[in-house]
Amino acid sequence: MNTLSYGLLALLTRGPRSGYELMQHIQPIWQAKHSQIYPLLALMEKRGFVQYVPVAQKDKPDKKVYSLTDEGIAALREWVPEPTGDPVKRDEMLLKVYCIGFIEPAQARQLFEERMRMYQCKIEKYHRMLDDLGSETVQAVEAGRMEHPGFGSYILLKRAIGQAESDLDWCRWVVGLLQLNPTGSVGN
Amino acid sequence: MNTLSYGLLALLTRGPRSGYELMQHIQPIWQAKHSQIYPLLALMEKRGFVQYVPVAQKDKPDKKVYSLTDEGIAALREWVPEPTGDPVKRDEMLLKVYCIGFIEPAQARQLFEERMRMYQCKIEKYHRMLDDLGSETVQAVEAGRMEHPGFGSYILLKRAIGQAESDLDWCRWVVGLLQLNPTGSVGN
DNA sequence: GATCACATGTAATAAGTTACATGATTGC
DNA sequence: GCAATCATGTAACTTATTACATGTGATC
Repeated sequence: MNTLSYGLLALLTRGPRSGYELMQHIQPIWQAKHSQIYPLLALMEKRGFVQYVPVAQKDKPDKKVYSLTDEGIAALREWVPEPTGDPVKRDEMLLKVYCIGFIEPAQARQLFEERMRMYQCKIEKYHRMLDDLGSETVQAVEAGRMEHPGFGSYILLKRAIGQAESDLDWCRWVVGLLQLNPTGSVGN
Repeated sequence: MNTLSYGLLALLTRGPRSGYELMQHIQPIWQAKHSQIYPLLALMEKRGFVQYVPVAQKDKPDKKVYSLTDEGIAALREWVPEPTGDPVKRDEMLLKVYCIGFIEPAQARQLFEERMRMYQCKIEKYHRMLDDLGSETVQAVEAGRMEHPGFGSYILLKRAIGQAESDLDWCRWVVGLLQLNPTGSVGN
């Protein structure tokens, strides 16, 4: 049982999900490919933390819909108070920014403008997801009712938006700095 | 040559560094242990991207001080315009937040308060690092002189502070929400 | 006497990515 | 016809962590 396994259990607290759905929904929080998720689900099923029902679909391939068992819920509750690992962040762009003095100014601008587009897309996506949660959830969150399904999703989306906007502001600030010295348009 | 290898080359643009120093300085940008870094340095040395001089020290163990070769600089310049990988973020805490409805309110508060302490420490550390860069660097950055050594470090520190403050604000907001409904003090 | 910081390295394991594999349906 | 979405799985590989290994000097 590694962190990703507990993460899958956490996702299943919202209700039964197929492996494919779990793979999609965990992406914003924890990047993982289906090749990592399917074996973990099989293992957790064997250990009794989750169970599944095969669901036949016309027009789509069959799927396995997983749900939490009592043992799974117990495992989840045991995991939460355990010491929480430090966040791991690896962003290739930041390594490039570190040696920005070695970069052509035009390339530097491109690097930041690309990122700005990425963050704008993300922010829009997160706002759409917020809207999908509905006003009932918003009211529950504003009342501090953390037991409400959707409380976790809502505050996580708020965080993601805050982070993306902070980063976007930073990109704009740097692009502004770079334009003070338009070396790129003069050549080097 | 993987991303971490290029990251090490990027760090070496600031001047010669030992493997140990590289390991320490790369941490805020890209988490890696010494066991990963030393073999990569050895490999890059064999391939001619870096070179080292053994430096004997009294009172401390001997060290190998690495520096960039012309080939290393060339490799670095080739890497920069290549497509940049998406950032990878994995934070166990966010998985716990997702299933916050299954958590005891007291545990939830603890989770956030622990994080707030972590961010406060980080912010203080980053501010100290900013101060260490000196006013000369600040002036160069404000003038948009990206070729200045320290430009990259300065803007990366600014970003790190922005991200940490955004997260800290988020934690405070959530703790405020949790206090609206003090279920934890009544028991469950 | 124990732990920490410095300093480098290897070995074993765990975690994560890419590629291989299959197969239906829908849209371009 | 070709790519994309849905859906599951395995194999091969890369990347990252933990543990093993060694040794000094400083601090508690």
